[in-house]
Amino acid sequence: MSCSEEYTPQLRARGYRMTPQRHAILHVLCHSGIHLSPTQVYQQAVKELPDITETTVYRTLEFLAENGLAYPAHMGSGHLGYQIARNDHHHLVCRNCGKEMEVDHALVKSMYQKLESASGYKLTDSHVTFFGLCSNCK
Amino acid sequence: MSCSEEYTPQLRARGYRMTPQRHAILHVLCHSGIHLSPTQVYQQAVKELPDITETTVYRTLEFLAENGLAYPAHMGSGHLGYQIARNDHHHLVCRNCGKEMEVDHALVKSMYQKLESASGYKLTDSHVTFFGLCSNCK
DNA sequence: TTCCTTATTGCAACTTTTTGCAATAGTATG
DNA sequence: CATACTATTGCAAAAAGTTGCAATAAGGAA
Repeated sequence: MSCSEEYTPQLRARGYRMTPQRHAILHVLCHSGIHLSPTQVYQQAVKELPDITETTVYRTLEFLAENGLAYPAHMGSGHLGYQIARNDHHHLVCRNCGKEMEVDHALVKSMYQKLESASGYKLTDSHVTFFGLCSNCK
Repeated sequence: MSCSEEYTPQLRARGYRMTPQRHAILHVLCHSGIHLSPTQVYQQAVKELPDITETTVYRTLEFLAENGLAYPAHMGSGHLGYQIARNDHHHLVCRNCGKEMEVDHALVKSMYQKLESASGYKLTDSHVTFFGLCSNCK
């Protein structure tokens, strides 16, 4: 259940600490497959840990993203949502109805390689949001 | 020079209006190839049109994006920047130094087709930001 | 030109996100 | 167990972005 436990060693290994706040936030992310906005995370987390602040939620989400424990993803509005990091995948979201689906990284991999050789960049983020129209809306 | 003039008919054709505010904002975008944040746009635009407000800048940028006259793009922070819409291209930005380069849509096109047939979605946005490490930083 | 319709703007209040700094609390060491 | 080091948090204030609504003004019609 408490899937956040498994992250403790990952943090410790890098010199970071597992705190009640990080625990609560990881817990929230783990138990919600989908992307959550910082405000949504806060609203969930505050139930477990009444003293947590919005500031901490913002900072922790950014921290988790930097350390690869959470994926940040662009939501329609241009704001960021966060999701626990599991398998490499991307998102397709419908501009019309908002319907979201995951796409395996395998589909995108060859294009990444093409981009890398054309540009000289090394592509690090395998969690991109593409926008379009879903089968119902198009 | 006044490249914003050419957009008047595009707006009119859709029942929208060309106003001094839109004129100023388009002017700012035209004369800056790169992405600008709403605040940057405001700071430029206010020089030409001292009465313009931040509210209007935010709303206008969103309006221009919806109507295809400007491309919104995710900047490193996750915030949106805007750029005048010209050729279809994508962006590669370096997570380390922030260096940005444009990538022609042609490189991405076949992957778009693959995604479309795999998902049933029709991909509408041809202005995606990919993150990685540039040749110097990697 | 004048009038009319309604797209657009500005204002003000509000929500969301960020930042600096002092206080707190994990973790390691003696 | 006590101490020191510093990662992390909370607070308060600032900055950035959003929303509702009344006032304004662009463009078409008379």
